[in-house]
Order: sequence, then structure tokens, then C-alpha cells
Amino acid sequence: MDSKIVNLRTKLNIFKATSNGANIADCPVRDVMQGVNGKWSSLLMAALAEQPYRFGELRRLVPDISQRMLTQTLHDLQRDGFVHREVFPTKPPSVEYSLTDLGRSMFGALHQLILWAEINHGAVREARAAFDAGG
Amino acid sequence: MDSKIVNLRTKLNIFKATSNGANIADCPVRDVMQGVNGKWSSLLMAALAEQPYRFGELRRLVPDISQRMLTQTLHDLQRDGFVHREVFPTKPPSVEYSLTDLGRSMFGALHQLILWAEINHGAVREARAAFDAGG
DNA sequence: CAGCATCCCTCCGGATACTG
DNA sequence: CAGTATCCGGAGGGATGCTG
Repeated sequence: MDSKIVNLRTKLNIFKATSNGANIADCPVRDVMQGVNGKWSSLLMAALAEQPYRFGELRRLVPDISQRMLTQTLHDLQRDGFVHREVFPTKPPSVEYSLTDLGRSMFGALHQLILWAEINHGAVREARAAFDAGG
Repeated sequence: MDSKIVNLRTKLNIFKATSNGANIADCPVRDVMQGVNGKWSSLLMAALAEQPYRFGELRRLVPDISQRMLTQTLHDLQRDGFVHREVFPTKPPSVEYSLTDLGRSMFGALHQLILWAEINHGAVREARAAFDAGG
């Protein structure tokens, strides 16, 4: 048993949240994970980790995101301090999105998960197939 | 610009998915992230990374999860090959859940994000407060 | 170009009651 | 103890149309 993990649970109250009148924000994991939880968040983080992009460019990069969800997800990422939004008063106006320092820091961790997903994608698919086949 | 990340996008088609007739499973990030995306998945992974637990123990560890969601999330994690489910034919029966090798491997990456969340929770909350206050 | 507003619907997930 | 079954409200998210 990894003592670091036990310490993590004990010290940070990973599991305690809304019970006993506490707010969900008291649980760092749940609170911060909500940023990653969105259907598009990690995808947009990966895109902006590459380089800054404008609104329309992001739409083209992620063809099947609706403009509503793009707006909303970028807004949420901005609110969490991960994304910086810069408006250039050109005509027509253009808006550029980029990662903040906090965003880059967060993506450093998220990146590990993305790399893992790429490497082990096949294993996960096989596990699913086996599960669906035999039980 | 990090060439590794550019390579990631190009090579793995992070952003392409359901367009041009492809399945979402063609995008490793989206496909695997769905496991993490669940409201309870990462929490249960963290719990089981600590040690194997039985159904009722998990309920007590995560007081505000409904038994429906606990069943369903464990089922999904099992299907993805992250969690092993072992039934002991005792009376009354007991079921133990533990991480598989694949699950432990995945949690290695997820753990980075959890640690990040703990360390930077304050920064995220401050960013939100600032955003909500001034825009 | 970069969005906000509106409508609408799916499905996530909670509450409750019942089984092996 | 460890689940299934059913009902149901609300958030998530798509489609469309309009603005600065």
C-alpha cells in the first residue's frame, strides 16, 4: 500500500464533500476535476498547449464541437484561470485564446493522462471487447 | 512551441473524431477520457489505488454517492479494464473491487492530476473569484 | 469574425423500493 | 451484503437565428 496515497486521502479529504454541510469545493480533486470533466475541456487544453488559437481556428480544429459549447468551455477554462482571452480591436474583431501559466502547469499533469491514453488505447478497447463478449 | 505536442496532434488525430464518418473511438483522448469524465470515476480510482475495497466500504468512503452510481461507475471501470471484481461466495456474499494492472498504470497518470489539483486548488479558486468579481 | 439568445431534447444521476 | 428496477427532475449540450 502506497503511503503517499493514504496520506493524500487523509490529509486532503478526497472523499468527503457535500456531506456534513461542507461544500464540494472543499474537496480539491472534485473541484478541480470539474474543469477536466467537460466533454471538450481536455481537448481544448491540448489544442492551446500547442499554440494560441483564435475562435474560428479552434472550431476548425475540433470539427464536431458546436459553437455554443466552444464558447462555454473556453469561458469556463478562462474562469478557472487556465486560459487567457485577448481581444484585438481589428475590423472585424479577432480574439485569441492562449494558456496561462496556471493552464500550462495544469496541462503538464493532464499531458501525462493524454499520453497514457494514446499508448494504452488499444488495451482499453480490448478490455471492453472482452467484457462485452464474455462478461 | 513543444514539438512533442504538435507531433501528438498530427500523429494521433486528437481532434478528429466523428466527422468524415469516423468513430469517436478513433480519438484516443476522447475515448479513454470518458472513463475519467464520470463524476465519480477518478474518486473511485483513487480509493481503489489505496487498497481493494468492498461495495459497502466504498459507499462509506464516498458518503454522497448513490448506490446506483456506485454500481454503474464500478461497472464501467470494470468494462474498461481498470477494475477487477471478485465475488466471494460467503453468506451473505461479499464482492471485492481492486485495480487491475491496467488500472494501476492509468492511475499513475491520473495521480499526477490529482496531486496537481491538491497543490493548485487555491490558485484555481482565486482565479474563479477574480473572474466572478471583475470579469 | 466571434459571439449571445432561444428552443428543445437527451441522458446523467438522485430517490425510493424491491431481490438473491 | 450487494446489488437490480423504476421513476423523475435538472443539467448538458445540439440546432438555429440574430448581433456588434
